[in-house]
Amino acid sequence: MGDSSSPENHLEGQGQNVLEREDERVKMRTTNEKVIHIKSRSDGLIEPGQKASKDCSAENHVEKPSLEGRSHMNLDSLANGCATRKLVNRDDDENFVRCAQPNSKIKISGSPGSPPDTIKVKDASHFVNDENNSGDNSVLENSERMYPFKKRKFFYQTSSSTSDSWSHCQGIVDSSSTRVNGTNHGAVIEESSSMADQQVHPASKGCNVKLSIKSFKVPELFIDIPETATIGSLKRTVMEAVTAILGDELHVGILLQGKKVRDDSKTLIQTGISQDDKRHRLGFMLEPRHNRMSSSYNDDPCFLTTGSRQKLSRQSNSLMLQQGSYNVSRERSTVKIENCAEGDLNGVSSLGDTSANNNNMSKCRALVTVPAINMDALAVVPYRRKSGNPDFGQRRIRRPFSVLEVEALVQAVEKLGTGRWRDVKQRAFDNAKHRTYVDLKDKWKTLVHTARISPQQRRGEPVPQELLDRVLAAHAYWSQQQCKHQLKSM
DNA sequence: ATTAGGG
DNA sequence: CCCTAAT
Repeated sequence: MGDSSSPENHLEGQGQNVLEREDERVKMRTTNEKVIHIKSRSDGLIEPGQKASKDCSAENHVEKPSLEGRSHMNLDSLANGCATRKLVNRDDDENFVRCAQPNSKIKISGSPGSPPDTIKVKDASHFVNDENNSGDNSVLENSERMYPFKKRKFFYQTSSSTSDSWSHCQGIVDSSSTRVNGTNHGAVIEESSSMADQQVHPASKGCNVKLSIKSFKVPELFIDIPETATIGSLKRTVMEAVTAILGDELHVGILLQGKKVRDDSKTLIQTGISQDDKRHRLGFMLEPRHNRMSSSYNDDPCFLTTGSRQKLSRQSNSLMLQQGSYNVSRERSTVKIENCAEGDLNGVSSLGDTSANNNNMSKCRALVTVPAINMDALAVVPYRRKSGNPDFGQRRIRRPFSVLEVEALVQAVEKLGTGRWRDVKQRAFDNAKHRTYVDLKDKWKTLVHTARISPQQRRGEPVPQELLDRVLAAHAYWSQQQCKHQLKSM
């Protein structure tokens, strides 16, 4: 029983043609995160200058555990030969949310040495890891952050740390944007660049136009809800409307001086987006993939601005951030939630019941009316629980395990086995609040699966084959143990 | 609260 | 990751 399988060889060449699906995945991520932001957002917003919630700590020591020479892993090596690795994580959950909070701003920009983290050093192996493996950056190269997808930056603000001279904030609703753009523009875009290159291919790598999208705003959101509805249901309805919009596969639309730029093959320079562009000329909008709307504004990015439009179906709605749409059309028993801020031309003045709230809300530009409404009036509503749960049961944001985390997990499991996730958690992820033992268990499950499939089929940041080998070995070993115990008890 | 698995 | 059933 002692000896496990034969020594594995380190297969080189990790499949890396994973980029294909990235696009798709990114979209999905967008959806989720969008929702999250909207929900959790407070008033502050991430400013471009916030450079990333870089983790300051970053004092990662990664020492090679003594288990390296595991050419023939056996019971002992599994159980004892490993030093303990512990992930010390200082941040807690909602990292993104934090970023959106005023205070965090200060914190984030703080000095790199301030983290109150505890760096636990144990024996020969230890390492610090902060949740979004920002620590990885300085240690491992194969982090998912390395993918050349700009998009990603929008989603993983925290990742654009180390080398980025600028960072994006996700498309969250911004509340202070108005100030920046005195006009009714919802988009706050800054661009600076040094263009000179005029290549024809969009993929050309010349000078870069740096764009910093401060926030995506949702001009209007129409909610149809009976006056007798409760605040709770309104809340939920808004949430559903929002998620319905965001939920569809979104794509980004580019607006230049109000006109939608359709030709995706044109280069920025060709399109007229260059260094000398004054901000505000460029706009972005998020829109459903399928514009199956009945009316004519289908094509017109400004449809939201046009007062002529009648009613928008949820799906037809586009979230855009350039045009400010300030309409006053409101139907009876229709609570119109205006998100445009100050510049609000309309007087979403009086409303039935929820009027009070709305007024307050009118201060918040952006669709984020949700949190506002969310105040205190929370009632039990007999609605179905779709996307907008009664409870804020938001799906947690995705947090891909970093290689460092995987290693920690593997090591813990090697020692503890696969049936003690609680202990594994405590042992290796005690400080990673966002990693629950269930998460670890799930991760192990996927790791085992990953280890079994061909490298080409793997996705995400490639996990070193060495680790995968250990996963299989440990899995095999502990599975065996489990069987034995079962047989014994029988 | 944990564990184990399916979704 | 989420959700659940069973501990």
